[in-house]
Amino acid sequence: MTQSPPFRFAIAAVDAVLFAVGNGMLWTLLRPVETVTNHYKGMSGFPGGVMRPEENAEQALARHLKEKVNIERVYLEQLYTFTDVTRDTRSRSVAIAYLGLVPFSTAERYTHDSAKWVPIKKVGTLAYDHNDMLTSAHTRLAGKLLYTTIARQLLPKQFTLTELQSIYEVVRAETFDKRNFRKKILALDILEETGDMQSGVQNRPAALYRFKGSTVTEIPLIA
Amino acid sequence: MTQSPPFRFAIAAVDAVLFAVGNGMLWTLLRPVETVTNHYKGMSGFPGGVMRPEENAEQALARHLKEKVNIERVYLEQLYTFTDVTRDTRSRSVAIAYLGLVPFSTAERYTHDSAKWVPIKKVGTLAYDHNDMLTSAHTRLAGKLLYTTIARQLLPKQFTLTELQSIYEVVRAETFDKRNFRKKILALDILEETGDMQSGVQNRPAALYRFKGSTVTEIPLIA
DNA sequence: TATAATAGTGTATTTTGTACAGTAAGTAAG
DNA sequence: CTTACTTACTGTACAAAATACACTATTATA
Repeated sequence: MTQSPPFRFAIAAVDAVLFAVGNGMLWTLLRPVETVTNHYKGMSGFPGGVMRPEENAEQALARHLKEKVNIERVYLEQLYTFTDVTRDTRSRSVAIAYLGLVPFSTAERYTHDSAKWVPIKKVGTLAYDHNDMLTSAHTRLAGKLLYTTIARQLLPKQFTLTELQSIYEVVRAETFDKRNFRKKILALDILEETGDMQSGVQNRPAALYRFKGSTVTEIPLIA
Repeated sequence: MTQSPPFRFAIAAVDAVLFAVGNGMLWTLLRPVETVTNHYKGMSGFPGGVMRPEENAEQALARHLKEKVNIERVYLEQLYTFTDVTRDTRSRSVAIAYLGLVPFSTAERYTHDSAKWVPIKKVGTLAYDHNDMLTSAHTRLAGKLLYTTIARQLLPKQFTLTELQSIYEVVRAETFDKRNFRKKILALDILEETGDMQSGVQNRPAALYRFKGSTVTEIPLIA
């Protein structure tokens, strides 16, 4: 076997594409890349950093999100590992990208330093291969809405059916008939009414719902 | 920012879970792990190895598959990156796992040294976290059969509808009604008759089909 | 009390999925 | 040549799911 000689590299980098849905838009969290000797100096990218030997990827990412954008206990799932030789002009590196989801209501409080939530339509050229990560994350989310209950990760504990529908419409960039959407989602038997009503709104208040069961497990919508 | 010090590690390891379907079984390719100072000495695992600085993951994997199991130009898609701190008791390493698919008819010729195709039901405890990789790969394949034309990667250029159905039945461990399966698959308009018939069989020969279009793109079955 | 805004609801039609069994075409054996 | 064996091949009736579509209800505010 031809064994590659060991090089001086970090184990890997981890990055998170965080999404929130609100005001009819899909938002993602960007921050300026660290300004070491860096070809991408001045550009924005997704929060993340390198793994330490005593951490796995999730632990490393949790640490970086806490330190850099003050986010804790957010939903994260592994997305794709980017390995192109040219992905970082500074050094050879591999990036394990994660998809992260945050309820819009709490996205605000998760801002920090110069990190900013940006509507994805306004995202320009990002550092490294982060535009690829963004596309990959968006595609994954749009797909999983159709066959999992992942939408719950973008909502507060209680929400209206219109808010839920909006998640689907914004992420998938399509509209759904209100009656059919409700019929279908209620038939899945994954929601229950909380008994409470929406408040602080200047029209007929909507009924509030919650997802049945634990937030931890993702229930597939199809067997 | 807290920057981890650079350690002496390879960039990452790459491994391939290769599948073939034939004789009513799902097969995977195993080989003994390399017997350096290794806690997993004597055990089997999936083919793979470490990346070199001048390679991306796909290139590294292609090189290892060629060298170690004599496989070239096989369908590969990235599966998951395994990062547990304890995944390799010998050294800290990250493994980028790939799912690979091979037509059963050509699987034989892809054997090499002590690498062997094994029915997955007979796979015992593997080295590293390779049992997790196997489960992950199987789940991915079973899922993608339902919404992509990935089955073509497990078939020769020409095949019978019964062979195609068998891919679905073996991988998903369920049976399908022959008439309904044909009706559905033909309605998708992704297959065409070659005009040829099966030969060398002691019963009524079946018509041969091929997938329309290029083998490169994966056509989603649902919009 | 009128207006504006969003919530909430039902039915008819089309499409898709499912359940189900007998005939056709080839090889092999007597 | 006939029979037995094996797999290929086909259609219809019913159920379930998806779709298209518009009006009434409830709240806040002017």
